[in-house]
Amino acid sequence: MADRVAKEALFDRLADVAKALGNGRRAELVDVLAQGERSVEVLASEVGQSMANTSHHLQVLARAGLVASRRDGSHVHYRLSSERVGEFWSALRDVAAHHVAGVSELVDAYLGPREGIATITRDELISSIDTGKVVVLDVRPLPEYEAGHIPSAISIDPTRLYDQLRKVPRDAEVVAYCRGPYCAYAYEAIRSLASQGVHARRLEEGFPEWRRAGLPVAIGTAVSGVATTG
Amino acid sequence: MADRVAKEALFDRLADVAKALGNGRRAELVDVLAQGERSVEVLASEVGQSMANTSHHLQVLARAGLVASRRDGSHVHYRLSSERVGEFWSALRDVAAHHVAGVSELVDAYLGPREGIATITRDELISSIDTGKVVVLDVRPLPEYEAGHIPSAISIDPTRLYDQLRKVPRDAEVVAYCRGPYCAYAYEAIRSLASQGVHARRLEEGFPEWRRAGLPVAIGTAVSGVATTG
DNA sequence: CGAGTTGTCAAGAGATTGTTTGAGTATTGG
DNA sequence: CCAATACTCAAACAATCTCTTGACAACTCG
Repeated sequence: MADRVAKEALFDRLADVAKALGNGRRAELVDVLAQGERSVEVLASEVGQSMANTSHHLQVLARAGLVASRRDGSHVHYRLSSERVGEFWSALRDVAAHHVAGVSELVDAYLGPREGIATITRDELISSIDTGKVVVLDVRPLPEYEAGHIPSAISIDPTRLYDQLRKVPRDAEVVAYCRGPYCAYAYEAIRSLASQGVHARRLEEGFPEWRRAGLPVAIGTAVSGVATTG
Repeated sequence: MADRVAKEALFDRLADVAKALGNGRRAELVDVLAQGERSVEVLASEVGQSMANTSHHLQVLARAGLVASRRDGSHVHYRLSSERVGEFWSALRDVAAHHVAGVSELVDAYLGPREGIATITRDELISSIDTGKVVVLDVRPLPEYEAGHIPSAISIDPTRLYDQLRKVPRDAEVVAYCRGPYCAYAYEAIRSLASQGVHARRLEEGFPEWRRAGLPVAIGTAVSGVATTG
C-alpha cells in the first residue's frame, strides 16, 4: 500500500481535531460558541473554570482549527472557525445520543424529566408560522435574541421566566426554543406554561441548527414579553 | 444556571466520543470501517499495528459507541454502529481540510501531487450517467465493488491497474472513484490514464459518501475490465 | 503615569493514554 | 481431544494531558 509514514502523519493530524473536542470542558466551550462569539471571561464562567485554564483550553481548540479569536480592547473574543465546526459538533451529539449508553439518563439528570414534552420539527414550525397559528418563544438571554432569532419569535428572558410567561393567553398554541438540544431554558418555559394550562411544544433543535439550515433569521428589534398572538 | 455537576457529567460523556476518534490509528480504523465491516486481523494489517493493540483500540471505539462487532466462527467482524458515525467522520475531515494548517501538505505527501486532476461532483456525475456519455471506473478491491458500487461503474482492481486501464478507449470520457477523499487508488488510475492521453476526472468524494447520500447502489455482478463505453 | 482588568505563559503534581509483552480464551479442523 | 488460528486480557512503562498556582503581558481609564 502507499506510504505508511505519510498516512500515519495525515491521520494523526486528523485525529488531533477530534482530540481537541475530547475533553468535557472544551466540548462545553464549543457548545457555547455555537451560539456566537464570547470573551474568555464569559466562557470561563460558563464552563466553571479558571481564566488560565479556560484560556489554555481555547488555545488547544484554536491549534486544532476549531476556533478563532479577535482582540477588542482588553477583551479577546473567540468564535467557531466556521459553520463546519457546528456541523461537526452536531454530528458528535447525534452519534452520542443514538449510540452511547447512559447519555439519555445524563440528559434527564441535567434537563429534568422530559416525558410529556411534545416536540415539533423545523418543517412543522415553518408551516405553522405561515398559517399564523402559533406563538413562538425565544427563551435565550436577550443579547442572543438580538443577535439573531426566528422571525416572529418573541424574546423571553430566562432569568425572568415566570413573570413574562404569565401573560401568555390560555388558548395560545406555543412553540418554545432555545440554544439547542442540551439547553434547559425551553424545557423550563414549557413546564411552567403547562402548569398554567397552556399547551406548549418544544422545537426539536435550537437556534444554531435553524440558522445552519439556511432558514430565515431576524436581527435586533427586541420585543420584550408577550404582546399579542398576531 | 442548571446543575453544574450534571452538565459536566453529560459533556464528559459527549467528549468521550470525540476522544475515541482522537488517535491516529483509531481514526484509520474508522476510515477503513466506513467501507464496510472487517475482521480484527484485516484491520490490524490495514493500520499496521499488532492484533493486541488493534483489538484494544477497537474496544475503545466500541465503548464510545462508534463501532459494533459480531462473531463469525473464529473471526470477529467490526463495523460502524450506523451511518451517523460515517457522517461524524466526514464532518471531522471537512473541518480538518478547511481549518487545519498543514493537512493539505500531508495529503499531498500521502496521495501524490494532485494539481491537474480535475474533479466532478456527484450531481454532475449523475447527469453525465443519465446522458450516457461517461465511463465510470470503480477503483477498489473487487470484494468492495461487489458489496456495492455506483450503477454502471466498471470494476478496476487496484493491484492490476495498468493491465486493466490499457483497454480504455482513447476518446472516452472517464470518471474514477474509490474509497473517499484520502484514498490513493483513483488518483493513481487517473494519472495512469492521463499518461495514455485519456481524459479522466475524479469523483469529488468516494463510494461511502455516495451511498450515505441515498443515491442508487448496485450490488454484485462484477464486470472485470473495460468492455464497452455503452 | 499608575491602578485595575483581561488574558496568557510556565512549571509541576497527579491522572490518563498508548504500546509492548506474554498469557489466556473461544472456535475450527484434523 | 489436540493443535492451530483469531482474538482478548492484564501488567507495566513512557508519554501525554489536566488543572492549579503564581507570575507576566496587553490594554483601558482616571
